[in-house]
Amino acid sequence: MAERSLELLKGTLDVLILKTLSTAPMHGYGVSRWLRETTGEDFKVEEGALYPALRRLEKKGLVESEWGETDTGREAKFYRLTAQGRGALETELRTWHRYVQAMGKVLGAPSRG
Amino acid sequence: MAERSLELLKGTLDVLILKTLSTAPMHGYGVSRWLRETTGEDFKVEEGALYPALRRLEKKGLVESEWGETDTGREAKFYRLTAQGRGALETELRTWHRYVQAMGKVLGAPSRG
DNA sequence: TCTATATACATAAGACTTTCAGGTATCCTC
DNA sequence: GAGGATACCTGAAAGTCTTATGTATATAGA
Repeated sequence: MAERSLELLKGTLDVLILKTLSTAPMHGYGVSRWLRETTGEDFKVEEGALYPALRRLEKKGLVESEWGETDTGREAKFYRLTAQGRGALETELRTWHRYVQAMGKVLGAPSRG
Repeated sequence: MAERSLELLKGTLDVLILKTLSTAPMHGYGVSRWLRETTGEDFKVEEGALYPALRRLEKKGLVESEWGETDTGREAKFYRLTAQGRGALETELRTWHRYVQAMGKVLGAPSRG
């Protein structure tokens, strides 16, 4: 049976979006779908988190957007990474790995009893 | 040169505290010090996050506290894991690992260009 | 034709956790 | 006596998330 999807840890959505857009330019709904499919339903990004996050990233200059048409002929806003966004992705990737390592030091410590 | 310490991802402090207390009962300041030392300064837990978190966990029945005296004869509130807290730790540990795996699926995807 | 689901965007209210800043007090060292 | 470490606590502000709601079109099935 399927396990419940995971609640996002506040602060990880940005790197998820940046990475997603580094695989290809995409519209918001597409980002959401790609994340859901790539993680086997573990990450179901809520729209109330996704769209504000995309605006946030655009305001910071990490992504840029343009209205266009999807394969199926629907209106959608397409996002792509900027050069600055690629840099930010690298930085955030390193930070995430460092975070995982730090967590590992703690969670790997021997428990008593 | 030392890198800046990491900002906590909202939602990870509880498991850090539970794990810390699973190594030994400890007072709040001790938890903070243990985390800082164990992670080589990567996690410097702010007191404004730590003490409310300990109260939160106590309210949930995951830890229990008792005033006592430190080795150096100072007053301090000692916390220890309850049975329920050990269970919660196991659950949160699994959730964390699942989260890391999901992140890995995303961040490991090939970037284009 | 009607209905449900998927696509595609957006915002608002509320909950929650964190950072930052401030406060109290004791003890030890210089 | 000044500074730093120890030990607790709180409040304001910032920020991100979940949930709920709203708009609109397209498609598939009954």
